Amino acid sequence: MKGLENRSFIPNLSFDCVIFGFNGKLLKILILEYQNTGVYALPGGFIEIDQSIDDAAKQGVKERTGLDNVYLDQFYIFGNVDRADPEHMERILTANNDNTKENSWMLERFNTVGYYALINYEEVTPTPDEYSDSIKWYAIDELPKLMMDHNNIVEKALQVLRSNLSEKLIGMNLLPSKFTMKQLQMVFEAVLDQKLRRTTFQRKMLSLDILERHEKLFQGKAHKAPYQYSFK
Amino acid sequence: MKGLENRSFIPNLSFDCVIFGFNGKLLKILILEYQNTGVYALPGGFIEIDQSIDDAAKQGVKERTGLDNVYLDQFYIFGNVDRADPEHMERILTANNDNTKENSWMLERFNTVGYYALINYEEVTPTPDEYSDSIKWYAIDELPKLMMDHNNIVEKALQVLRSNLSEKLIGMNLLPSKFTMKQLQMVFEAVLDQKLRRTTFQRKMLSLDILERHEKLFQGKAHKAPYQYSFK
DNA sequence: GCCTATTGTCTCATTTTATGACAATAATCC
DNA sequence: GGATTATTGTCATAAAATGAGACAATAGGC
Repeated sequence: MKGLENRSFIPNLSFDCVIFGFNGKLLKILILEYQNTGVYALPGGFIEIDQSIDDAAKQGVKERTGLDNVYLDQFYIFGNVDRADPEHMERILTANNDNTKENSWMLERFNTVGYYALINYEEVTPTPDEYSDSIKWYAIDELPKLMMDHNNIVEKALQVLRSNLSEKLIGMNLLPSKFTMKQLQMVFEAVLDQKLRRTTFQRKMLSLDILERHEKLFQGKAHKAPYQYSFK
Repeated sequence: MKGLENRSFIPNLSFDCVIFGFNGKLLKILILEYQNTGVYALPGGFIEIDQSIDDAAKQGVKERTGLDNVYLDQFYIFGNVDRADPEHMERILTANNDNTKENSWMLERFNTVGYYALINYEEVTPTPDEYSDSIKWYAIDELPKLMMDHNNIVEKALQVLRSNLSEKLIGMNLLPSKFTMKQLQMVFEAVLDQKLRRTTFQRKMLSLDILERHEKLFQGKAHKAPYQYSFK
């Protein structure tokens, strides 16, 4: 929402991003808190009149994470009439001394396009925008209450991610470019929320012929060092 | 687009429906032709300011097919800037003596929410709306050139339908409530565009425990009569 | 050099899917 | 009414995928 005053946006339409990261153990998402309000929300924004929705979302992710070329997938548009929440929005605007006539369009009914992003947790420095107090990682099962229907958006994003994980083989976007088989398995386990069998998982992944094997990773541990892989 | 003049719509947002039907052999979709223009398009429309997008789409399908309670699934929002096509729209409006100042918002950039519907071909009487000359079934591989990016929307709808067909078991929505195993197989073959093995298909469908078996269907043919099934 | 935890790879059992075989049957033809 | 024909429901066997465990090969600790 940077520089709102100088730009012209498509009315009644926004986007919201569920940005997934994996810290080695847990699946997390980025949640921001609006200044002086205690309101938690997904990072999102508006679409400029001459900007594609995808570009707007890309830009939003970049502003919040500093990352370019992120795996980003549009998964649903939330278009119920009752998802508008002018009270919350008014609190946010008032807290920023922006509750002006020119900004009153933000209090109208909004449809929002849901995106999910998969990023490499290690490469990210979450950056609050001018409206936000903080932007932080939250484990997927320890989310605060979010504004409007954002909890619902997260739920749907997670469903889509789960069903796409094996089909589209996108799990590696949550990892550094080189990773071990164990790391990959832990990503699958975190996303699907179930334990997988090591040998079966390994055989399956190798049989798909999508991984390239690299040198071993010596972790300084008292056991055999695992190979590293990258996505072909 | 009935009664445009008396309603207030969300700007820059529309919906378009890919309405699938199955005539016993081929997968078809409903395409309309605007009056006096030679322009072919998907049935679509706009969203009223106090109407959910789903409801708008439902209403659109009902106006075109007369059917209520249709299987309808939102699958994507097309949000590129270059998908606007003011020339085509102007031709349509001019042909209807509607190219007025009040309607000039229709010439702006539009994002469109894509829906696909699955309906029972036999129950439908396609009805043109006030802007359309005709609305007709076209086999999926014999579509005319459609306006804007509508061919692209159809392509994407077909992809989503294919990937959802087995997963969500929605194929029966293209059939009457009672159908034979052979009919069901032909739906799958038409959608997936590939031959399936009879015995494997039958065993799979029965093992899913989603079908209820009814009385046999005597077609007056010189062979064993097949059972009829319905979706549980 | 022995111990420990983890990894890569086999083996064998189990389940699922592919492919073909075959008897049952509804109408037609003599 | 009995032989004929096309299709259906179901079974039998082969092939492929997956589950579950065994085991030898390490990398570093002691």
